Amino acid sequence: MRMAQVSEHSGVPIATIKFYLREGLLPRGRRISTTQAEYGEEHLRRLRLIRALIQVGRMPVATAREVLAAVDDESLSQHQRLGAAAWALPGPVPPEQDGSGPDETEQARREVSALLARLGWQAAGPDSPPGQALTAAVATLARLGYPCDADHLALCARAAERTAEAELDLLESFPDRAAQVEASVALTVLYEPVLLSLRRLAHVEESARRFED
Amino acid sequence: MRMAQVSEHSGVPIATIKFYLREGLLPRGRRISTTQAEYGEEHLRRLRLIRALIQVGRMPVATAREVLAAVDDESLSQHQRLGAAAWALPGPVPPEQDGSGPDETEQARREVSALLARLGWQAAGPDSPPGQALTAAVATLARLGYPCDADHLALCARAAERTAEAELDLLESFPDRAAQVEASVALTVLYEPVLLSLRRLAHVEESARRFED
DNA sequence: CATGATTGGATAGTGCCACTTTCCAACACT
DNA sequence: AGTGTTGGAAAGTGGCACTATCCAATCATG
Repeated sequence: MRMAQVSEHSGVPIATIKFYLREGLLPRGRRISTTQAEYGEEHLRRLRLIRALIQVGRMPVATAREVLAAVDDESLSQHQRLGAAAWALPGPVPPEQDGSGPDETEQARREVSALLARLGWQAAGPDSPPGQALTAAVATLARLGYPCDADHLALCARAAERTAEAELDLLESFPDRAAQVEASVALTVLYEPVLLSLRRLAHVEESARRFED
Repeated sequence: MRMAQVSEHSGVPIATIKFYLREGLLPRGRRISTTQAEYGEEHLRRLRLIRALIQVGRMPVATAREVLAAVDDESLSQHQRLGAAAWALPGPVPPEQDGSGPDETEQARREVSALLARLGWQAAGPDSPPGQALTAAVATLARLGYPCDADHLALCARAAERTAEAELDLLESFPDRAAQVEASVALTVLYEPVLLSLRRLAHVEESARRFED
């Protein structure tokens, strides 16, 4: 398959494909001659994954490159590769430090620590990327004056636990480890808008029940 | 309070505050003289809300303006004002239409319709902004070859339902309707990183249980 | 009261970043 | 032979969230 065909099948402009090649997101095709290269199905899948990471996951190109590198790195453990997106995606959201006032971040870190202990989660501490992201989010809530109820958090965490099990089950249904890794990254990113939309819909529904005539 | 004080207390640069004033996100202060204006607590809170929407919620300035307009619009019903963020936030993610192949969007729309019917949700149809967002997300999943299990979706939806109840309870604990509306918008946006982080952590945890050692 | 600092506001500029455009030499097709 | 296409490199574009500069009016201080 030539680059033009890749573009046609994926809907991604040729110039953008060249850009991804240059940035190291998409591996080069097998060179046929000085001016031609051959691309296969795996390039198409990788291209769709790139688009998912960047457009749906709003991931910066540099971050996507790291995630894809982890996906391709066979020297990593399966666990590390599966977690690539989880570890790379929560770009350190600038904590918006307020010069004065109490340090909400420190308080939030303690709450997160307590929550993880209570849940019995040990694989990722409060200083892992997703743990830091959670801490930052809780701190932001506190800074705006909305305390984060620990019980409510635990409830949501349990729900997340159950959906994580279901998703891991789905992952294990894939034949080879490479496909599992790719699916893990894709599902991590692509399910987020699904879950957020469901939450919004649930809000609207519940609000209608309570406030609509 | 002068603008400099607002900047100091919020940590937002004066130039940025001026930008928000210009863009109509932050109401002008009460004019004291030709060159001075007085700002109050409500400006501080609004400023924090703006930052939350833009930086945490990654909302474009224009969208934030719409959300805040709905928040301030007392002619709307409480239900409509509470839903402002839910309706405005899912900016129409370009469906990344692939020229060829089956129309996954249409299929996704049917699935979403069926899901809403099964859940008994009637307040927001598949063509409401959050419904469209859900449809687009499901279609993207399908396009990448990851079918979206209806049972799994329903499970997540039930979980979302329960957390929505808890959050509405929290909202109703606020004294006046204006505070409720503001809290609704803030919580809608600020809880998202919390929930996504929890999901990531749950993934890491479950993956560690299955694949570590 | 003189004078320098500060204020709110208008205008134009900056930096980042995901692409896009342009150009080119080497092919492939007819 | 001639026309179109290919992959690649380099420079350009557009959008957007700020940010720097100016300005005239006003405030604060000696």
